[in-house]
Amino acid sequence: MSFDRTPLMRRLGGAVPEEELELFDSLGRIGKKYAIGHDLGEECRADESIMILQHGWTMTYKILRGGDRQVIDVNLPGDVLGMRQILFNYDDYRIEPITEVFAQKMPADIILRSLGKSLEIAAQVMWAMMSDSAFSPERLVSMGRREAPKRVAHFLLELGARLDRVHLSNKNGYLCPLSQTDLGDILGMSAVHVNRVLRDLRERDLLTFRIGKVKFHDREELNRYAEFEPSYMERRLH
Amino acid sequence: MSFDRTPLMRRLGGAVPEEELELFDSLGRIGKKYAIGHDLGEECRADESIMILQHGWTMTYKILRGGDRQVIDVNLPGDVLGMRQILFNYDDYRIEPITEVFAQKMPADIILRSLGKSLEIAAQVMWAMMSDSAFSPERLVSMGRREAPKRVAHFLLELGARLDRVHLSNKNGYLCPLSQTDLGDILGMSAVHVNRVLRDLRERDLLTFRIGKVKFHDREELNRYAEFEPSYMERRLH
DNA sequence: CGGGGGGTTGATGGACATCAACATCTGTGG
DNA sequence: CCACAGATGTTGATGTCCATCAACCCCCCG
Repeated sequence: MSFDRTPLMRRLGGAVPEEELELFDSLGRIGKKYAIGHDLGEECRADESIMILQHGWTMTYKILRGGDRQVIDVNLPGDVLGMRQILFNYDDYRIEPITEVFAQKMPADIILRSLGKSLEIAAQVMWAMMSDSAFSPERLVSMGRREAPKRVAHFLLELGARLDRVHLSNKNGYLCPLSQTDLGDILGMSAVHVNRVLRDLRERDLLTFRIGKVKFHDREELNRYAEFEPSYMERRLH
Repeated sequence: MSFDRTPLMRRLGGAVPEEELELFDSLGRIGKKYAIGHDLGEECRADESIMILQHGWTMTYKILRGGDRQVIDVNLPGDVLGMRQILFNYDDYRIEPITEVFAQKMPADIILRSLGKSLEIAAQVMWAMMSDSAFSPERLVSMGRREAPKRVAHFLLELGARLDRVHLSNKNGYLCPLSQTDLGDILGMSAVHVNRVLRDLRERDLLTFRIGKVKFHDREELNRYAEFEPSYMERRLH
């Protein structure tokens, strides 16, 4: 895999015939910068297009009546954004950059048409879209049945695995722009408790979360502790 | 819409050209019965096929190390099952009938190929697959940021809306084979607390949940109380 | 008749939220 | 260059929502 490729290509790479990959990727080479505060979902909805994140992170979230925020999805380079906003009426969901972001936009019907181009591409695109974290049932398992420390550990491991697919992570950790407040709104807990849980995990020498940096001390032990089984993120079918 | 149609056709009906609908639906007319205890997901995984539920309900769930169960998804007539099992390595997820179930099975590549048949079908199939409840971000919102009574109310309203799409619900309620224990494992709470919450909702004259039957007393008030906004389940894009 | 699944209610405890005070660090404008 | 405000992080005290444990109910079915 050469490195002038976009993150999406790095994710799709491998099984797809070379020309088709090039074709598909070339559809939206032209990208644009977006600043913190801009709602990417609104833009997708407005002109029925999707976006492919090239650089930077975004979060998809909803604000409840009482002011609480729930993050649905953390979007990483290579992720496909906006498909939900186009297919459904999610008016009150925002997709907002955490850092400055670079993304390419393309009309939704190009994606939908490309599904017909080849069976392989169809499977790949479906896979890319479904594998975004909101679609990961493990989030539901965590929220429903894992206590806070395991929930945090599991999520950070999952993020690591997702970043790994686009070569933005290594075995010891990764750069992570999330605040403790963000973490709380992702995992359904208060920022204060996130803080205590992180201290706990640090003192038990499992992982360190600090100023945009996640560091794993004992990954094996961590996997066991959080019941993290990375295999569920891998592709089957060919 | 005529009534000799399958639930999936009732969901897809409307925008799709008639011949294409017939063609698509005829692909898997042959169905089969499945009893409680049978793992449909295992069967899908084994021969790389998906299933379309025609009659009865199933649940997709995972058992954790400590024995806790988390239900990922309640599957209703018209839902597409098994796509996740085929695309990913979800070994430890089971799809099990709640009642006796009738489902049609079809090879996954027929579905994937059908995506190319027409833009409309592609959009429809994507929509059908993504709109299964595990893909509904509102579940995450509930688990993360709604207290138990609203969580229960919201879920039961959502179920009603989903059943409505296949004409299995009316304004006052619907038949529902779930136990209180199931409800707890769906929403991440103990069966005991589910019981108390249901009593509370009943005494406040909002809804009644009893022996396989859900009855709404004041749907408007309930929508407001649970912050349920049914529009997010509707299709956009044509 | 006995056993098992589901439901109901009370008592107790724990995990986590909330409130509050304070420390750091950042960028911004005077 | 300093002052200041705002975002983020840290820690303690207090309270509450909900889990857990336990006893008992009904009903169905073998």
